[in-house]
Amino acid sequence: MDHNIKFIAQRAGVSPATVSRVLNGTKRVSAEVTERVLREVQKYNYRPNFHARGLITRKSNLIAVIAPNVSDAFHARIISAITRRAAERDYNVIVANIYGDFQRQLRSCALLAERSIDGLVILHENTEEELAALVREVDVPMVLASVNVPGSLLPSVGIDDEQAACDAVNYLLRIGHRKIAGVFCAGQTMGVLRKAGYLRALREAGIKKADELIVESETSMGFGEEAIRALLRLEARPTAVFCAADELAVDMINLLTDHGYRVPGDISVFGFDDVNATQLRPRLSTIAQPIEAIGGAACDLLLDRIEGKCVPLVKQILPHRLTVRDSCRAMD
Amino acid sequence: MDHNIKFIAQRAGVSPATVSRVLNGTKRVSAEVTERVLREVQKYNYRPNFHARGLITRKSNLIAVIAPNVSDAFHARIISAITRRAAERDYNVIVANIYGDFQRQLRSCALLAERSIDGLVILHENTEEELAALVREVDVPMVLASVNVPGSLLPSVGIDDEQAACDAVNYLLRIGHRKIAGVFCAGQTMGVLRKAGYLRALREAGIKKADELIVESETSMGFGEEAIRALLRLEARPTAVFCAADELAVDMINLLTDHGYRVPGDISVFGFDDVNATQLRPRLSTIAQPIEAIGGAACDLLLDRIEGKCVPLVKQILPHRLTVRDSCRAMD
DNA sequence: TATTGACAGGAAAAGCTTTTCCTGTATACT
DNA sequence: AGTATACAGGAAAAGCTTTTCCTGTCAATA
Repeated sequence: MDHNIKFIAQRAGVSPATVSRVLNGTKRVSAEVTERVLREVQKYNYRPNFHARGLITRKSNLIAVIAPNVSDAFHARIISAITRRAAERDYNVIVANIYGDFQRQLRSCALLAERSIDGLVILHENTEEELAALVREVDVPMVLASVNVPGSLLPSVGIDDEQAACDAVNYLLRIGHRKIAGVFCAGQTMGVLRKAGYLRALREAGIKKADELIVESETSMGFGEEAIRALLRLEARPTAVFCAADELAVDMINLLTDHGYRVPGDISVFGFDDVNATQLRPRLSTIAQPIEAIGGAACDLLLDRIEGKCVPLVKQILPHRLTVRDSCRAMD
Repeated sequence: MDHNIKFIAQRAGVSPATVSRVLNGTKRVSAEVTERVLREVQKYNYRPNFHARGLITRKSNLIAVIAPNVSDAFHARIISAITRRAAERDYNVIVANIYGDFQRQLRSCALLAERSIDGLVILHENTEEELAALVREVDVPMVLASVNVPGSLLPSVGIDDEQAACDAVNYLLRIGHRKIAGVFCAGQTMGVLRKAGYLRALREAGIKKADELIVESETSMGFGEEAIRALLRLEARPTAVFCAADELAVDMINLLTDHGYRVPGDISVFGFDDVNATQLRPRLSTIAQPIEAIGGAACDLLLDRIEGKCVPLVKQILPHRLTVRDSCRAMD
């Protein structure tokens, strides 16, 4: 059942080298011999042994992607895009879930390194030192996707988070809002950037920063309900809330409706990412990230580097899109 | 930078065989020698070459999971669970997205076969013939997770879909509903089973089948809006709708609210799967699948088979849970 | 004391492919 | 006609680990 190249070579009356050349197209082989070899290959459904090949070519055509959590919508879609692109270029993708645990990440990477992957896509925001440890552990080409690590020299693909947040808030300003609260994920560069964009938009509109309108959630999902209550207790209640992630926006809308507020009737809510948006009522206005494009571009960038193509572009910024739906109303 | 076992052996003053034995614990080695070897291993951050090892052991510690779509919530969570369990047992997971395209699936599997994976978890519902083709293409242990292929002899893990659907409809009956519509995914065994459960519950309650209350959606996501309109135009309008998937339930609720109906005020909606449920308002009553348990069990089953442990249990049925939230109201 | 057994460790083969170097033939050119 | 060249194909090495078989030593038992 399990034949090797020598067997096929014998059956076709040629040397193993010739079989290899036919299968890899690495050198001209006469049409007649080629046909003879291919016939035997098909007949026995022969496929070269992965390990023997890898041993000599030092390639596995396997890349890995490290994600904080494979099952959240955003990352699941990026991974899906990476997988698709990779398959088109004859690569397979190993996923590693790390649940935000750096120790687990290192262990995962050791594991991955042992599997001798050709490259790594990182979807998980690491500190510069963590990234350095990673590079030390597994010495392969790496690409960051939708992750900002300021000091890092690794190539990356993503959007301009600050500008996008700024665009979102500018939109809210344009339709007449003045008291705009902001909800952000604390402890992540991405959150910091989006907050910076929010602040810049307000500053450029001549509105001075109001700390009581800013909420920082501890984790990326969910935030303190008390923070929201405090927001609503303010005498100068905000008329709109910019949420730095759709998950935050969904929680926000639910909390607001649970408290008897109407969205967008009483309060407008703006999201970020464009996941979940269509299932929700009201349909969420949000910053649409080109998720599939990010995944595809990250994959291409990585594979180009693996295959030694020169890759001039280091930080790739893809365009976001301000997507207006039903969750924000114009002030009159 | 890239050392091999011979180098480490020289540094430690032993033979390659001894280094191998120390690292694999495959034979007793004296404490002194062990320490000497480990010191060199750490010093040079040595890790055995994956391919050389695989070439001789005929193992890769790589399993693959084939999913219709990695990015839908249900499969993303199963994959997450599989990945986690696999990592605990020192395996990595390759994901293959096939988007319901059997040709793509075969190609993917050829790709995977070339990578010499140790096993396969199938999340995608195949026909018996497709499964047979798969087995022919890639000859490794396989497990079905949350997929029903009636004729297949492959081990599987999942819930009792028919019973679960029956439980759901019984619940609706218990709280007083009599006109209960059903929305199902056509063309899948899972949909057929859930429909059978729906019909059984009605039959056992002495309610005769009403074809006009049954809607079959073409794809697993989304369904014809006209079908719903037809449902609502009925003079004997249903008071509850059992949807055979949460996605269907979400669409249903949105359509109903868009048409001015209240859920659950005017019409109750019941879901299946328990994904999406908490973000939604009203919070969706649904059949909760033990998704993480299914993924974990499928992984364990597969790895046990790979490692040659005897696996007596062939079809593993895990308990589902009827989860009552806010989307169904009792009839008075 | 002699023999057996246990045990630590070494030598070498096996596992399978790719690739380099080489050979021999046929063609083209001088 | 003779030489140079191109080209198809073969032989063999390289790539690195695991594992089997073997050796030599030490301890234990008769």
